[in-house]
Amino acid sequence: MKEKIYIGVAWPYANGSLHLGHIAGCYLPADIFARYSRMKGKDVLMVSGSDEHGTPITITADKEKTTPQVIVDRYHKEHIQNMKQMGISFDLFTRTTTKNHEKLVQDIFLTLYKKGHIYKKSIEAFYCNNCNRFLPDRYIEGNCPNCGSQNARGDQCDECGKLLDPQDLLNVKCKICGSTPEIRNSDHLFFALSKFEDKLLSWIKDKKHWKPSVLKFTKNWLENGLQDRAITRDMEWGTKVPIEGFDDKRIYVWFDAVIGYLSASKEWSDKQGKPDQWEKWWKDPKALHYYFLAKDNIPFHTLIWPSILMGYNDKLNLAYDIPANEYLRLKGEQFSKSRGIAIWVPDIIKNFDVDAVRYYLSINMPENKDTDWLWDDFVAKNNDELVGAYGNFVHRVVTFTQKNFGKIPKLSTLDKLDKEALEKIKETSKEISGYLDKFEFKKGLRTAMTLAQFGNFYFDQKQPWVLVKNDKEACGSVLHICLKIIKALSVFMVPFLPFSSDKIWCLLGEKGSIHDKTWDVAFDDLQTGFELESPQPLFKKLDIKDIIETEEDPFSKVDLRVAKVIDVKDHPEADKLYMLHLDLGKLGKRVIVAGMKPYYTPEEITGKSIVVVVNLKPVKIRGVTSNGMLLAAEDSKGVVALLNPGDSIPGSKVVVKGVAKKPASVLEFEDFKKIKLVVDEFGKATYNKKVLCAEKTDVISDKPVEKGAKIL
RNA sequence: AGCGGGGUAGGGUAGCCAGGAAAUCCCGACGGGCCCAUAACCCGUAGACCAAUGGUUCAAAUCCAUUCCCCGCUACCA
Repeated sequence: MKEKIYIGVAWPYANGSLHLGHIAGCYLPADIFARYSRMKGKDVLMVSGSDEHGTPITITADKEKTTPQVIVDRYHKEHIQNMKQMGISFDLFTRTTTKNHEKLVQDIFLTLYKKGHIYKKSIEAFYCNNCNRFLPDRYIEGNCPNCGSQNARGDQCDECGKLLDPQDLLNVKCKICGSTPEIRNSDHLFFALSKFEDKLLSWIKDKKHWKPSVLKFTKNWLENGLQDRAITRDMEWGTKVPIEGFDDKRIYVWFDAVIGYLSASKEWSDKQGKPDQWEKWWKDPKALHYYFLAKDNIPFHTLIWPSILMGYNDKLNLAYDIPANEYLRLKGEQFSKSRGIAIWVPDIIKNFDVDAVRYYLSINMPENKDTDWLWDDFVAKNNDELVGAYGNFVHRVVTFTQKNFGKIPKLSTLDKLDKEALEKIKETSKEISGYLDKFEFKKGLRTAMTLAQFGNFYFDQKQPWVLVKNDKEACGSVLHICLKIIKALSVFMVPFLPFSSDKIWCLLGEKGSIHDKTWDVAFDDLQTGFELESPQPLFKKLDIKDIIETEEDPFSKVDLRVAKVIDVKDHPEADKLYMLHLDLGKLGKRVIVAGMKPYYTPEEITGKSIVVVVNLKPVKIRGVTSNGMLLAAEDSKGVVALLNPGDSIPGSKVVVKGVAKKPASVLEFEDFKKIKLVVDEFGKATYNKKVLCAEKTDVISDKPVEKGAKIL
């Protein structure tokens, strides 16, 4: 019987589009491994689906004045399409809002409850009278009881990484309105994670093959001790709690989502018309389970999900390996849905060949550390490696053969280099297998590319364009060997570049789809005598100029104005902040918050003219809304100086010569940060060496600061 | 400011956990060759005091300490 391999891939949240960070972080590595494993004759079951419950989705729905269902339908549909387009070969990509999933979640929930792994406890939950609701974890902040950090969220402390329950937090505030929520009693259900510590420890013991980062992370958690976690929430969107008295509560999203790994397997079985089929993957101890996810997801897969499974049914298989990846960053900034910094899958698919994208993501995969998506590097690797080395080898060989022979010529006597070439194919196969077995995808792809380079070398050494004139048989033999290399390459590239591999397969006159074949067809004989067609190049060159959108000067988006300080008050909730009341002339009066207290007294500031960013997105700082930001310079010695626009009229513009003004209606702080302003040697404020001009005078620093002092 | 991840040839990387003679690979640059191929391909050359300083050691890119810089997250940054 075929070896069974189960591949679970982290469930994308149905609250936004997929970006390349998702693809590079888990879907592509999972797919590479799945395609490879299938070709190695394994019986692969790879599942995932949209994670559709949880508070953020209800918030999006509120914002759009629609229902959560509408939101998740939209993104689930998009996810399915994107996965297909990216060639991620799921056996099933489902969702957490199916009946099947609900049934299993409730069954697991009830079973754990009956076994005593879930227990009821009345807890004091935070209720915000102002917002009129129980506050979800992420909308509470306070001090971490473990490390004392002030920035702990309700569910996790980002400082020490500890998982928290909201009621553990000290000095709590509602993150939505900033008011102090009141404590109300509420019954909730808890999962007894702490009871699984010993079992987890012994389970982890033989996991020496795990990536060091995954193992270390997991061990750290276990050493700190696991805490029972509340797994119900006060909300209406989610899986219903199958226990009396919890009608107004729902099962917490993380508990619900991981169960998808099992429910999806069952759904797949049902769809095969063999409802027990899933057991072959889940109950046969020889079936190995792999989970692909990014680093933020590790504890859920190494601790929580295994505990649920252990508690539910100890016959079910636990993870064999969890090769978690790091992050892919865009120009050094992490891909992030919430901040809108991303390359979205729907966009990239429109503009580029999927295999080109897969090539760059694979060769640049964040296996052991964060890597960057760099557009010019993408273009370079596409043009010089994918097109230049691999694509060109295929193209030059097939074109040459087609022109001179019309069909695949036969092999004749072999010399030393010929034998070396045939041997090289076998070596490459072994080497790639060795890497892919260890999830070293970058090295695997690099090895395949080395074979393409060898092919070019071989072709060049043999000079078939000379041979064709004086020894046609020898020439045919050389081409035959080149085509064998190409055939092998098409197989070795399947995990990485599935679309082009299939094209080559077709090109060589092979029957059926390469995706139904096994790895060893790489060594099979060619269809000698097959009539070749004149091929189209496999990959296209890219031009960086087509990609880089003519970016506007970031300075043009900012709206800088002269403001007169009318009044300065201490911020009621902060030590270092002032609230400045400003006169902006025609633009009226407004209040901004500024951290000037350590540097200026209220008397010093009152009456001054300063420079203010007026179109910055308003933000609450310690509960007070700031409608803008003043500009001040700070040098390397920590001297801070306001900017002085002379005696210009309040509300008048501050500009730089040569930069047209197209202020954004609302400027994101991210965009503002891109504008690098410094003080020059004359104490003048400059942008790109151009002086900032107020109505009558240049803008200068209010007191002496070093040359090069940064303005923020 | 706190926490995390980094700093290796022009760019991107491997090696670092388990220290050892000439530091990996890809691209680019330069020189040459070839002319079959998407101005592609092949061969060769140059290019790194492995961020800095100090320490441990017979021996350090690799271990320890301190500093500087970059990136990310977080924040009484705005």
